[in-house]
Amino acid sequence: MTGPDSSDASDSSDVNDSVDAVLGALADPTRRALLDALVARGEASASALAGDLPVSRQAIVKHLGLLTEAGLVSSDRVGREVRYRPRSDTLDATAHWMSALASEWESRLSAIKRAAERD
Amino acid sequence: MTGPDSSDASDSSDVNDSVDAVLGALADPTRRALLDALVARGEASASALAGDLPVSRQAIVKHLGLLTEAGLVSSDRVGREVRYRPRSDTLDATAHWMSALASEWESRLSAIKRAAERD
DNA sequence: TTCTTGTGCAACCATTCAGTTGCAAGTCAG
DNA sequence: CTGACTTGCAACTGAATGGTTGCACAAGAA
Repeated sequence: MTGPDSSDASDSSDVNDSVDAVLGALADPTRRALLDALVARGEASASALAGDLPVSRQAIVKHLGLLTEAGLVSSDRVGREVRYRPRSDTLDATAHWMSALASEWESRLSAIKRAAERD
Repeated sequence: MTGPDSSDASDSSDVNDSVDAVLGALADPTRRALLDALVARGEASASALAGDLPVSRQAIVKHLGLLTEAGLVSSDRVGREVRYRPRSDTLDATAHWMSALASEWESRLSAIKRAAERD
């Protein structure tokens, strides 16, 4: 368990680590397509997802491993197959982080611009 | 100009391309640190930024090229030096995109779960 | 002009990474 | 038990990438 006790944006050690993984995972187009397929199905095995994308099952498994480590999907095994399921909360948390970062940029930049104009 | 006319989540050709570049740019820790340094300065040249990070100036230039292509920084040349400046709007647009994606996931997943429970 | 500083270009190296194939092992149905 | 199907592990290849060094060129300062 990653334990994403989201509260405010004061801590940057745990969050930054998670953000790193999420951004890295989301940066790959194949991985985004895979997530798309998984969201469309709601729940699916690696073999089933391999039928949706033009890559081998092993590639899918690797991507799912990365996505799991990033907290974007969760898996649990049913019988002989492993069901993967997307996690929207991690994506939501990352979206919040990015939005907060954008706000911080804006405030800092406007402050700098204001200081420059006063000079 | 990329023309990021953000409205809803129905278009996926222009936006997805921009998002791909932004996520790819933000995925690298060095690049994020570079952006951090640039935001702290508000405006800086590649050589100045090279003093902030433990990498060579050439690496900085490469990163700035990527960030420029992603729309996260803009540059304009002053005399013999090139001033780089962060663009908060692109980051903000990407944050919005990600937030919308998270919402879409949630709604689709809850719909699927509801359908499964009714069955 | 001469010196210094900053940029631009290019070659090069090492690592990471996406993707493949092959094979062993577990699990359900007949 | 036997056969069909799915996961898991490992080795390998090719391309992308982060980073370096070296050198040539432009622009301000002495």
